[in-house]
Amino acid sequence: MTQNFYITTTLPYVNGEPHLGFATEIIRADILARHFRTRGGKVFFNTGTDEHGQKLFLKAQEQGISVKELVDQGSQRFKDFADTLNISYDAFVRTTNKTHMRAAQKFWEVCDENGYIYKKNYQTKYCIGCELEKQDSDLEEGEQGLQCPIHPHMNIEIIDEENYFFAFSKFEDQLLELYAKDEGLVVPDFRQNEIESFVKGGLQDFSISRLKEKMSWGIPVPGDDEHVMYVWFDALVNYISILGWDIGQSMFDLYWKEGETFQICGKDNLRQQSAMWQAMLIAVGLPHTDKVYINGFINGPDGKKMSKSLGNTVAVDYILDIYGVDALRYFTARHVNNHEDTNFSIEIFHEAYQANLVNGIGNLTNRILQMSSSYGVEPVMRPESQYNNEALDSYDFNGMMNAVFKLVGEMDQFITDEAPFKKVKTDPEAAAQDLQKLLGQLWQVAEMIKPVMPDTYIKMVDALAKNEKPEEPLFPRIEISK
RNA sequence: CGCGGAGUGGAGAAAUGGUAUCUCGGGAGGCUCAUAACCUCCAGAAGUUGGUUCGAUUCCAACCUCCGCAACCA
Repeated sequence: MTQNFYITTTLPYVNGEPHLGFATEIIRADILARHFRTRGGKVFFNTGTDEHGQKLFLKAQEQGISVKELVDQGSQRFKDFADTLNISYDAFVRTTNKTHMRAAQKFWEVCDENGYIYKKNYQTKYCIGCELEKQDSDLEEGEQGLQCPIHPHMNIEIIDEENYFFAFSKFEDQLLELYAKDEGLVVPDFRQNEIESFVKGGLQDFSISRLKEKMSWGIPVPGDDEHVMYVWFDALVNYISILGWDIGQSMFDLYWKEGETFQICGKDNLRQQSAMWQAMLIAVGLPHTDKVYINGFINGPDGKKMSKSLGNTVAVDYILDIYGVDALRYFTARHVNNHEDTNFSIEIFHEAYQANLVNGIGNLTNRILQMSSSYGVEPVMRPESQYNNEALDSYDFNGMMNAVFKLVGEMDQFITDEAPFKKVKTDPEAAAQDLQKLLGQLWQVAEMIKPVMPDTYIKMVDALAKNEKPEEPLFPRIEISK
């Protein structure tokens, strides 16, 4: 397969700290990007930050800085995060970039020309206490109807305003057709079923603008000075704005039209990515995404949702600090369930690290290279075309890693069974042969883990080339204090 | 009857219409090349109740329990 491959994460909203969930998403995207590059295809890997909307506007006011300053900081934080995780992105889009804003406006115009945007009255609920608009889900049922949980004694005001709407409801049939295609759209299939039944249940048009006088931090609606775009509408366009869709850049044809397009997101984004965004693409006459991959959530050890009070953002820093990037990348590929939720605790992480990286790959590398160097075995060169991670072609991260550790286990067993460390005393020839075989297999391990653990790959290649065990263990043993 | 997901040894996962596999943890032994690592063996499991079947963990039905979502949290 030498097809062009376009891959993108969702854009995290800069109003927050990078957390484990997003780390999972971006690491997995990176693994696939590296995988397809290694396979010889052209890859375009997009990520970035979502930077408009009311929350940011209010937060900047609160902190007494300009919104621009706030989003610059936030965006940088996510970019640093991506760099720390060794993410090989080709583009980092910011939705406040001029090029993106221009594309979003063009997208709006085409949608409008095609008759999918209209204006209508919209009722919002507003809590005077918070001075914020509220969704029904933000409110709770009280004695006098809905009330704000923070200000239960204040009434909720109903505000009428005119907004622009996107005619989502017109795309029901076309979306269902898209899901019904042989190759499907959503991975895994149970998520596809979920979105399908959601769409079958009927779609409601959604609001895509906000009054500028109330909230100015957004992209101006073309031809209407009083409105700015609602963040979602603007943010989704990033997937093609980065390719220069609006100015007819060849990148767009190369990747979006002719390439295989792949989006990865958390399960909370199922609707936005696999229904709303797909409808928007149809509305402007563009090809839909080829695959939308849905991750589960990372939960706390008790299976409950992680919250800020549990400090999972601290956990990411802590993990990187103690265990290193490759360990986190490893965990993401192997121990975070492909599609279901995963319970996380530092103990679970530690166990995985110790058992498989320290005792597994790290120890195996040492024992093989120790023997091969001290017995004077000829180094084995990098084999031709050893790269074969079939499981990754079908986005099976868990399966791919299991294949690696199956091989590692077989190698450990081979050493015990054949005992080259004994043979070397009686039949050095045979011992050398055993080690040649093991070195070849170690190469294979290195090639397999390359997209997942790029730093470790380099260390292993280096050690294999020198035919000496690494000066520092690949994965140092870490004592955990409980 | 709002929608969806999940229930497998102490923990986490996998496969499968016919001896249920792997990792961690527990027990016993082996080895000495290696990071107190590695190998072998042992104990220990299918939420409940029905149905289909020669036979079900697997297919079907009902029920129970847990979890997520219900339109701006990956």
